[in-house]
Amino acid sequence: MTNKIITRFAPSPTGLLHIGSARTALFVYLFTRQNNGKYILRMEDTDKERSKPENEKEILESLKWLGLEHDEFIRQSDNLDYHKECLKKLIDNNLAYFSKEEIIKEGDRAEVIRFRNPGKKIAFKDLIHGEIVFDTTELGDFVIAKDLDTPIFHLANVADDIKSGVTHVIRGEDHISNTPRQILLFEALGALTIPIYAHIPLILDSDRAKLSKRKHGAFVWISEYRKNGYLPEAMNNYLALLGWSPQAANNNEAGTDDEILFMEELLKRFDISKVQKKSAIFDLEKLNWLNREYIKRQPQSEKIKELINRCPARVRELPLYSDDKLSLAVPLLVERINNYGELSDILGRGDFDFFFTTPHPNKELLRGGTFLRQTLDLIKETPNENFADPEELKKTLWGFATEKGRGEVLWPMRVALTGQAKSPDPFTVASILGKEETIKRLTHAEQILL
RNA sequence: GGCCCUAUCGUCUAACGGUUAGGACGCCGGCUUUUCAAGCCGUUAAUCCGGGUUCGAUUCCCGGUAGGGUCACCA
Repeated sequence: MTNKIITRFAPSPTGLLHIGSARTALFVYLFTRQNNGKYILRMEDTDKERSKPENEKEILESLKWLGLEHDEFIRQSDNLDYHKECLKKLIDNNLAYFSKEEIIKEGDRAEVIRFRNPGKKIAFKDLIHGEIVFDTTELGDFVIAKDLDTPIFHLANVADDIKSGVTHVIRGEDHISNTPRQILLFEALGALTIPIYAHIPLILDSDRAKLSKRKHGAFVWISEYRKNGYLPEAMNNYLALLGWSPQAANNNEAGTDDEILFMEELLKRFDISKVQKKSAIFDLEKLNWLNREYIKRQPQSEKIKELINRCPARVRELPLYSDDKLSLAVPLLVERINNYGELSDILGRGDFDFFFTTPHPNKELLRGGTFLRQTLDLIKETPNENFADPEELKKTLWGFATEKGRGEVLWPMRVALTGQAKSPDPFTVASILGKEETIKRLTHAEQILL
């Protein structure tokens, strides 16, 4: 016998990967890797009607995206023979029995298999909650299978854990009340050891209700964050912070106030026994903040790639569009977004069209443009190479602008270049546009004022 | 309703029984900036209530209240 730690994450392909489940998966992953254990991903697909292969695919993809790689993959349905064996054993030992039933709803069977509940007190230690005691008498003889070939949740779940030698069951708190009857089954099946439990609190919405699809749309599924251009690292980081804190020194020196923690750091600092007992409210603002921090830390080339991929066709068709020019605008765009999905919004809205098409600023917005002429002259005298760097460009005009009043000089210049009341600064814009286009636009603005 | 779990700023959270109750996000304010965004600095804000135990409770115990979970031939 080994004492290797074996864990499992057991999603059901009746739905996609919920944000709360993803956090559970993350905690399972962290705990297992910290202990050099084996992490089994088990698809709980015994509900044939509601399990969908496309859901399974999506769950797998989401987990992969998050980087939570498993060591072993099984489907609950692969263990059907073993489930049957367990059921027979229980029946042979008079620990379960076929029971005649009243048909209450559609799909009910006239006969099911019930567990003969010994009706006793069950106590178990939970890594997060401490000792929990239940009196199982009130549970009665619960159903464990529809027939020998159709086990349901409790039986299948316990049988699989026994078969895989699972040592630690880490799952959502909604399973806490399932635990006593599952322990009863472990005992009835003669399991050598019963796993150690850790029940992770739930994730709630701002109304303290369970994060539900009905109220929050697709934003309860991990795949949606992926689609919207959140980074998996940010997602993991945020999920880890929800219910656990790096401030809690797991022994003495692992504590830190720093909340931006890559997987490597999480692995070093995470401590499952320090996970909060209380359910946490999901806070998109903080996720957004973290995501921005992670975007900032990405290499420029990654940002450019995302940007080019997400640039709407309409923008690509603008007369002055080029991938190179879009790349130059990356820093400007990236500081305005929480996630890459917003990039398409910003570009789609036309906020940055001025880079790719000549604007026609209205007279009003140009505010008289008193110094446009002189600005234009200074621009014309500026050597081409100064346009490569906004700071250099700024030097050539700053003195003049300061002398005449910065607002007086710079506002009309910026409007001439962008046509907008709000935009990035004129030097950065001019630098991206280049000398020729800058001159063209300033000249154009002058004509408008005439 | 029964059973179970939980309770520190708006939110996420820290605090061997002794701290001016700390940090982060957001909010608000200021600085910087021609505008916007970003950046920098700062402010505001919490121990659910009532009893114990103790020299001393955020911390331990009990009760209340509130919130959540669960009571399927789903998982």
